[in-house]
Amino acid sequence: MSRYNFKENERHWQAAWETAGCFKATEDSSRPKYYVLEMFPYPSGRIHMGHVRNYTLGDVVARFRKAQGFNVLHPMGWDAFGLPAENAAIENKVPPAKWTQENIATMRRQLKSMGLSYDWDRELATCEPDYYKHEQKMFLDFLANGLVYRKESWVNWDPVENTVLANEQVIDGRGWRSGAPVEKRQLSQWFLKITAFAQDLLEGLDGLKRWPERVRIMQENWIGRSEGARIDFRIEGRHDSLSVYTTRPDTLFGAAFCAIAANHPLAHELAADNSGLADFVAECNRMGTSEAAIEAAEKRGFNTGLRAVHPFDPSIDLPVYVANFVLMEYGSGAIFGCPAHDQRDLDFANNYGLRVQPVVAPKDTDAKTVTITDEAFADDGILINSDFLNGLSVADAKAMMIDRLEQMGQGTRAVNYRLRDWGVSRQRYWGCPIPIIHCGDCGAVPVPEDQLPVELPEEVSFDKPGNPLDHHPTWKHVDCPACGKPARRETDTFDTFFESSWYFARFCAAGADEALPRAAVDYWLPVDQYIGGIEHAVLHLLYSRFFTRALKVCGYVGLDEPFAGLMTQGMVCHQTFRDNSGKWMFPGDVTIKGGQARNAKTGAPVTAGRSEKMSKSKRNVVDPEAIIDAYGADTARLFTLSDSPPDRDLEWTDAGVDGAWRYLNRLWRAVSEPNHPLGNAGDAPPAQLGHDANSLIKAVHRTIEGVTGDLERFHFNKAVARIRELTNAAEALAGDAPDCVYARRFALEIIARLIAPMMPHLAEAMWRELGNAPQLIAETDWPAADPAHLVDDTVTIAVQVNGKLRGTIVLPQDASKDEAEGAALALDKVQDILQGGSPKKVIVVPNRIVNVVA
RNA sequence: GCGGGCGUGGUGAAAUUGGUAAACACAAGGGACUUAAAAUCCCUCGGCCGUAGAGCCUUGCCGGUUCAAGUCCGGCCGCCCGCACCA
Repeated sequence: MSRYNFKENERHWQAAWETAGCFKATEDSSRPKYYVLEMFPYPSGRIHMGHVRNYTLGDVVARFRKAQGFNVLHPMGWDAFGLPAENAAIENKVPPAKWTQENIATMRRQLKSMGLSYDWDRELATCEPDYYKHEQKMFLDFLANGLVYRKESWVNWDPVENTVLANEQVIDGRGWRSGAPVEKRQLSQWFLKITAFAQDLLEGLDGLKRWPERVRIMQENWIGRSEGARIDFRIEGRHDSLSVYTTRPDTLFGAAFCAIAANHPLAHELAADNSGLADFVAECNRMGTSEAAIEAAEKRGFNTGLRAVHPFDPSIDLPVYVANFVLMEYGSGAIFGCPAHDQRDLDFANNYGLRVQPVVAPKDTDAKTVTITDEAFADDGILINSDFLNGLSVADAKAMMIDRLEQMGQGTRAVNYRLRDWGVSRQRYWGCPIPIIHCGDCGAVPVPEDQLPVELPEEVSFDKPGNPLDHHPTWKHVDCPACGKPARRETDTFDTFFESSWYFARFCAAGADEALPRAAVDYWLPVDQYIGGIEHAVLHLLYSRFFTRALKVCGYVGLDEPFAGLMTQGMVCHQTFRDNSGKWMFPGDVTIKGGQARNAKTGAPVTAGRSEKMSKSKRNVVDPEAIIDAYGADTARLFTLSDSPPDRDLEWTDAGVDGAWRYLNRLWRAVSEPNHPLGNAGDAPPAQLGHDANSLIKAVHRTIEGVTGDLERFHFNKAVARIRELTNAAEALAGDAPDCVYARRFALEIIARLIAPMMPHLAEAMWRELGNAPQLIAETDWPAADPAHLVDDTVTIAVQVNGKLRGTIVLPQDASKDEAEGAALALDKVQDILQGGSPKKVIVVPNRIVNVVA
């Protein structure tokens, strides 16, 4: 009994595909195109199981679509800028560029060992000037088109990474990578006007039918559209007015105060002459933004002494506070507080003894009895104590209030978004330089096009903390392109999400002189199927949608939505182990015998914990290269596909890998050492087919049909199950008669072709063993099911009595209702239950079920 | 708090529009082959009723609709994820 030699086969077939140029993509308007893309990796050093899963999923789609006749584009590249390279430089004294290039070389080799069907000619790395020079130009085009601005603003500062973070990169008040609590700092930053597309980005989600609903909802929430009103309050003794945003203009008669954010311009103005207020503002800025800090923080305010004038009832006293719970970044940074109908306002009012006047009564409640104590009433109801609004519903009252305010010129209908502009400046070295020169006279001057790219200097020092570009002795000193006087280069670099916001478009013509040649981009885009982790639901995926729109404005592309289809894959998990000192242990250092986990070397007992996402910190990782060395790429690929649906978490187990390995060898033996003869390639079908051979052939066609549907819907685990089922059926067919020989060969050839997207090397080996060399499966069309074989002559029908299964009957396909009823009633069991009586009712669903109601 | 998802054997999971629950595997147990082991092959494998049957129960829990509910509706319970002082 021989084992499949995966090492030799995988090397051989990878070379064969390369020689044949199977995966080279070229534009061809005569064929439908299909662009499959997996989120490109950061070259961190080595691939992990998450990569293996991601790229296997993409490869199945790519190979399947290619076999179906699509002109497939399936590229791979490197998201190569980022902080880890700088950290490596600091720790190991390796230049970031060298570190990155070495990692890319390792990971490229690892990916190639997986047998992925990439067009490697299109490989790109975002840290190459040939790549980032184009985005410097894009940035300048955005600037020229009013999509970029520079602003001094309060920003999220990550004290560990020593850089600014975008709002999307702050998770629960902490840096998305460092995990350090984010601080507020005031800095001059470049912003991309993503908010200009807020409504368009929101509406565009409706068209993304092949995106997971979950992701669409997350983006919808992130954009956070709300409808309400902007209301201007006159302030006693001042000429300017205070503009507030509210979603509840209906509650205006219940107003008890106005409050502004600590960073509101009015607060700064007043704080200049008021040290108490200045202290309060400073305290607010120190306050943490994490969930815990917010929950612990009391609703506090500082009474400015100003009075706002109620637009309809001057007798309502509205003191103006600076309050710690009002955000400058949302709405206008100012609110009116209605304590009866907003919990925060109520907490605040209770702290400061402000009036609590209910203006909305719950339906079916006597208006006189409505009292508010500790819990604000925020639901729908009927307006009370509100002059011209009394008796209206909340919705009607909102509309009427806004109409009245507009008539008076004291307010307008307003839509507000939670989304804020994307700050792209990062105070780091290993990123794309922002192509701007700061001149004392001319301000921020774009680097002239003929001086692009602004390349990163290679000789930099990481001895000092902070940005090496800023410390560089010469790099930043240049003359102003406008006036020629000494000036200073921008030393910030782009957020690395800038690079990943357009790489998918660059793949259409990687290496071209032009950034995005329109013919190629128009042919290949949008990406038909994008595959990656859910963690980018509102990061990369939102930025890319915006970026594509901005590129369209500048004439680079002709479409809005870059990704027509999206699949988000689940995590790869593994059991965790700790030794008796509580230290995490690698699975490879643990053996399990008789249910007891032990240290493989010392034999000391080990505590087995729950399964969690593979992570270096918990050491519950399995190195893909070790698996590929021991079992081959096909086994690893099959295992990641066969146990769980792609969007669910995958539990990595040694037993599961063994199972995949056993199946692979079983298939190999089925063609290399068959128990029964298999005939020769191209043998004509026998004139007569016996029953067994015929039913195997039918099963083959059913499997083709089923697997094709499964792959189209990404039900890869089901596709594998079906192919295994067919394998079982093929092996069960004994007999050396010509019809059996023919049916077995037919089944095995189809199995090889159906399994090829999952286990491409084995499939080629089987195909050759079956005598089909030199043809490659990679260049063979997807098998088609013959509809004539999909219907059976007979069908098994379930027979129920009162909804409980009592037996089955076998009838000709499409037998009449009467036939089915007669056959069902004739069953002994049915007769026993009826005991000679006649049924009350018989329901017949043709070809499916008969239910006898006794 | 708001939004979304999930709950099926010992485990991962299947179950087109409501129509034979548990396909396909993993693990476990038993057997064959073997001097032995590995590999391979075969059998059993949701639960209960002592053996047994036209048996009963079973898709988180309770109820409803229906000839028929894992699937639809209402109400609970539990777990997971996203957002969160967003006015």
